[in-house]
Amino acid sequence: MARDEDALRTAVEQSAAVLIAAGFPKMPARVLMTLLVSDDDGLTASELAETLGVSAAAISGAVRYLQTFGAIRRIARSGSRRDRYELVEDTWYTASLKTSPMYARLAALAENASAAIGEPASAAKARVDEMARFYRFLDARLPELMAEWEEQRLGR
Amino acid sequence: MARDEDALRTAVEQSAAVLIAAGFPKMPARVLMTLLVSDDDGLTASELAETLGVSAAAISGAVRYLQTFGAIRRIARSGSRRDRYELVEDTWYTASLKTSPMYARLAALAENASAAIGEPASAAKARVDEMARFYRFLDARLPELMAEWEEQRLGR
DNA sequence: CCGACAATTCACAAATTTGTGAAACAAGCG
DNA sequence: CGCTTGTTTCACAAATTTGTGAATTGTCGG
Repeated sequence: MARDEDALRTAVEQSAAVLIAAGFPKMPARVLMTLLVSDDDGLTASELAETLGVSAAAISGAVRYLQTFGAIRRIARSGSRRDRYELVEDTWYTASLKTSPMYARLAALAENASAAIGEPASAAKARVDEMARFYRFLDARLPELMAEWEEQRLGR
Repeated sequence: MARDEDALRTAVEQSAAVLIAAGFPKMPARVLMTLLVSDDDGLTASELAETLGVSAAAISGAVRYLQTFGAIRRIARSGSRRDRYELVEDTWYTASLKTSPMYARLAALAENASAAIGEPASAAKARVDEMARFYRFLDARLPELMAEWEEQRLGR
């Protein structure tokens, strides 16, 4: 049973489109999905460029972006400048939920806002307080959820 | 204890900035945060325009966007064309996690990709399968998490 | 009905993002 | 060492997104 490259390209582009719609930058999304379905040992920058039909410069920018949050890793292959890039385990998808300084930050900002409102009985304060509680909740529960995933992943 | 409007504006803009960084469109984010800290009964389009220092057209676009996923609601006030907009309970922040056709979609695409790879022993297939499992996991667990939040929210 | 004003729409402009090509840089290999 | 080739950087161009002003639509109050 051979690889159906056409179907793969389609799946890659569609998956990338979903990520992009969710706010993920375009080229990094395409690179990520391409690496996901790539054969072992990752791909070189030029292979990525050719597969995606874009310039080497675009690849350079995308891999830099992806490396900054540890989604991919550069593998220096002995005796060649053709470094290969490969996905770092499951980091890329868990990172979006695991690494969430965002939630703590929103909670803190909401708490500031609550204090600035003063007026204890106001509906505004109630709303803001609830937002704060919600993000505190996420900040606490998401790491737990990811731990649960990790457990399920390993025990397979 | 009066409202500290300056501190509120700061918190509003900073919170909006966090949402924007997460891929949320700019003006909707600002409108959302402004409504969050607003006094009761919501705000009119022109109040929003004035507070944010933007045109009526920009507000029109932003509220349309926000209404499409039920984050805000338009309240027709009797005997006036000055409709007011207000937040719909906690919808806006839960929606991002609750309404997640995105996760099911990514899972399905990954499953397609897995089939297209064929080759049962390949690392590529293992990676793609794991991605599929991960998004299936989220698709199942996030609604549960949101239910837990709802419970906690009400029992307060 | 008509006058007034709120809200939406539309075409365009401003701003931002994104990718390119060329040049600079780096590292293996003769 | 210096040639060759892969990668990065940079200035610029293309494309997309975002907001504006003017015109349009709708509706409340007289």
